[in-house]
Amino acid sequence: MQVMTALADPIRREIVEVLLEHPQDAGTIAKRFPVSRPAVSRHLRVLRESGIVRSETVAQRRVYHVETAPLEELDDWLTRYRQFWTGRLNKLEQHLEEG
Amino acid sequence: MQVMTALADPIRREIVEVLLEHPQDAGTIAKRFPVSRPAVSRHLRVLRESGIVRSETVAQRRVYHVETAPLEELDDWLTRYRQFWTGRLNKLEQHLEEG
DNA sequence: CTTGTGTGTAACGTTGTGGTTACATACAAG
DNA sequence: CTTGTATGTAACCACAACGTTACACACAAG
Repeated sequence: MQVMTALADPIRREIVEVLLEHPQDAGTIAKRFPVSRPAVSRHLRVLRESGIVRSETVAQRRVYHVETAPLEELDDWLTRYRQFWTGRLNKLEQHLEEG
Repeated sequence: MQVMTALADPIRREIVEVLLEHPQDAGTIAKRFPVSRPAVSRHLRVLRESGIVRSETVAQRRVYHVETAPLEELDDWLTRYRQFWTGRLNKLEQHLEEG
């Protein structure tokens, strides 16, 4: 479950959150964070290698977007144990009704 | 989200899986893994400090069990973005019906 | 062509993480 | 008491992780 390792870092989690809103290029992403652009570039690499994000090259820009399959994998891991905690099912039911 | 960091390690994930089946003491847990007992002891400490597990002392033994609240927190993080991937709702519906 | 922009990689240093062995502590049992 | 068992902690080492600066490369634009 490489997804967990990738999402362990708070910056990478934020990047994913940002990209879920809408895809954007590496430079735009980098500006949001208080670390250097190369640092962000490497975070993107980690996310890329774990399959969480993918990039489309347009001119010089690399536009990143989230690939949801790995997130589903994480979700599945949790699903295996959801039965062990109470209240969860109600919450999910609620979520289903809202959605 | 300290839970992610704690669950990033594969051994710690396995420990959680094992403890979800049923609580058991540190020694029994340690025997399952190919690392030294003190190593497992430190993994348990990390899980303890992140709130994922808790231990009850009985005689010399420390019986560990899973505290599901932190797992719910992780689940909530995913819930915020579940809308972004398709098919998920159906899966959850199925899970609800089964449970 | 030459220049500017966007992006990734290399090299390097520091800190964090996980493993091991040796040791300290707590309780049970003889 | 003294001994054995269960467990956590300390000290130490090796390696991975993350940050920075310097550099290389690709494409757009003049």
